[in-house]
Amino acid sequence: MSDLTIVLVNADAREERTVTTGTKAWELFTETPDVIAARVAGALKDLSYELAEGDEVEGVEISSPDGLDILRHSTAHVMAQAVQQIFPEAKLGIGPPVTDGFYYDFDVETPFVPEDLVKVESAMRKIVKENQRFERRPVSDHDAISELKDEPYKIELIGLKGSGNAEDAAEGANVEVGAGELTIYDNINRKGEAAWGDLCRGPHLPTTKRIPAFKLMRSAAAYWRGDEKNKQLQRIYGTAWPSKEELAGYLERLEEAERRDHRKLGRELDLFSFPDELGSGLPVFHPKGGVVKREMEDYVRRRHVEEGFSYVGTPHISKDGLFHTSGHLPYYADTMFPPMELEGAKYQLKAMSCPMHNLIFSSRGRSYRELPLRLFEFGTVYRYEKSGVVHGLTRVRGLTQDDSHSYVTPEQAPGEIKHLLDFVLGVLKDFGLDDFYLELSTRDADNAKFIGSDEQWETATSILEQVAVESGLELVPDPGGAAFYGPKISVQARDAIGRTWQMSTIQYDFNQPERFGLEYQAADGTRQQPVMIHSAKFGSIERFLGVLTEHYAGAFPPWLAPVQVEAIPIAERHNEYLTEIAARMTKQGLRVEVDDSDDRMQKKIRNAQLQKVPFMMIAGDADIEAGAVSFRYRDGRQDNGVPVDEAIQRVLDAVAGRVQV
RNA sequence: GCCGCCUUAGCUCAGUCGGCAGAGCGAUUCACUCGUAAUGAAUAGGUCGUCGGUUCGAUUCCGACAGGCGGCUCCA
Repeated sequence: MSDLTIVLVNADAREERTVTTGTKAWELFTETPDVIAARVAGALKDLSYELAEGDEVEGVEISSPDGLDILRHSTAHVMAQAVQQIFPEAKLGIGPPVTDGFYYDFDVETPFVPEDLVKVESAMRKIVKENQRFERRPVSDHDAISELKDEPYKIELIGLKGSGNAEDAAEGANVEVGAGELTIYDNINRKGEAAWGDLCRGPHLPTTKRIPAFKLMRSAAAYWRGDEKNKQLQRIYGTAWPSKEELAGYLERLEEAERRDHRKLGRELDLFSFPDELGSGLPVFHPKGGVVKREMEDYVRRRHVEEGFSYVGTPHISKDGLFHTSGHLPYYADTMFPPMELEGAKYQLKAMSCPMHNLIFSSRGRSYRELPLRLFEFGTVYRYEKSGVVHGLTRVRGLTQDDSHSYVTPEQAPGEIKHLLDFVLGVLKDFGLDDFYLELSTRDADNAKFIGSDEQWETATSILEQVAVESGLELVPDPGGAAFYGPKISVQARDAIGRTWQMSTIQYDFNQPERFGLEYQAADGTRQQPVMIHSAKFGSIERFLGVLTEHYAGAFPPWLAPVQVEAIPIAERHNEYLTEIAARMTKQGLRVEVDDSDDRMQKKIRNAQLQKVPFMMIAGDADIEAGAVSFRYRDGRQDNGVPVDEAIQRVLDAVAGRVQV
């Protein structure tokens, strides 16, 4: 038997090894049980891969990003095997790994019910326990088609691969067929028989027993190949982790997200509600939510003015011609509320404010000396969101945008975009969001919805890109994500538990100025077309409030808190003392309540705690004697015997500094 | 919009295998006045989402609609 020379690559070392011909990759990693696959010359391989002369081999640990994908994809296979055991008529769709888990789509007569998931999960545990081996087997397209004759979806994918479209076929399709030769993975049971097999590019875990922890999460319908014209398949989502502890940690994170759900907190903290009488997606803000909303509005209005914007106002409704001029109607007719016919004209609820701002621009002749001309308003817009997508405050049918538009000369555009980006980042930071990245949404040249010339798009995109790069923030491309009239930068913010939300956007628009015939007179007396830059700091105020609620888990910093100070007397005889202090605080603009109910003080503390009030201001005999109050904070911290003047100042400072306490 | 599930008191939820419903919290009233997360008692509160069907009888079974939840598609 001859020898081979291979190179074992580690994170920090390269080690040459001599092995005999026929050595499998797993033999290199017998000392490292966390290695579940190998990377050979950059390509992921099963541990059963037979080494070849000159191979550079690196172990892939189960906890690495690739390792997790392999774990989750292998678990998806086990799930599909279990499903077909229980529902032999189920046809296989696609089963890729996704963030934190995996799914597999099935075509079944009757949708899965929760009890089915319990059955599938227990069948999976049996398969895992049985330690079935994942065995790779290359097949020709022809053989695969005949072997998979009962799997119409797999055959469709093979056909797409033949036409070179496999990668685009659907999200996750590449895990099935990949680009090169087809392979089938057989699950070999204890008796050495193939218990199940699936078309798959691999690689996989060596055996099912290497799945340390998994759980099925939910089932739902999903369109085949992500296209709503296609049939819906039944999708089962699951999660899989390298250890039971990590699975528990994941489930704990889900629970934490549930505790922060703004819909739940909105009810508990009496911030807002969605009365059925109004219709889906139409929120009302209660007094406490109204405080937060108004603080946000006051803040961002003041900031806009400081940044050179003029506050304007426009109606909620307009004749439809305006939206034809802007170009919105042809694209968004089905998401605008249908028109009302009055006096021979069709009126539409507005779904965006920009066309109306254009009318303000063109209301009189404009000079280059006026540019940049910056208009801003809180524009309440109405969008007929499809019933299945309405979601709390984050997806509503009536929303208020802090809509602003900068009209600039083409030369001013880069500077204005930079100005706007600095502005929005400053706004987000003031709201306690300080972990960002940017996304650059560009057009898809093949999609006819994008209007304007190639050259215009190129100019606009490169200006945005340049500013984004100069910001030094991480920049993620989002091809095809642009608005129909121009590319955009969006700021993605990570919240307190690491979730990302699309917040502010900046869009470069060369189309609307042209469609509206906007012009200004340049220094040389010629008439020129301005560039319009759309920017939204909050985007939607409603949505931003929802995101903030989740970010802070309802425990708003004092400047936003509906009630900043809850005064709690130890006994009834202390009411008057606190009422006087509260009056002084109110006079200085603070939001203070005195809990003069006949609850016991312990109960009052509990109530204030549940309402997440930042300052509990407590006073009893000892405090009164010292001319002081005692603070209790939301985390249980106490600060006793604070002199009254200092106490008031302390709250004022926290509010003014927009700090969290 | 599509698929599935759900809708009982202000909130969270029991319950009725078809015979006009219950708890805790909350609210109101009374008593208690207490030093850092729930004092006690009493009272009020529901045409069981809406409309239709089956039935002697429907909150319960069936259907439609509305609203919600989880996904998919969509998101200017």
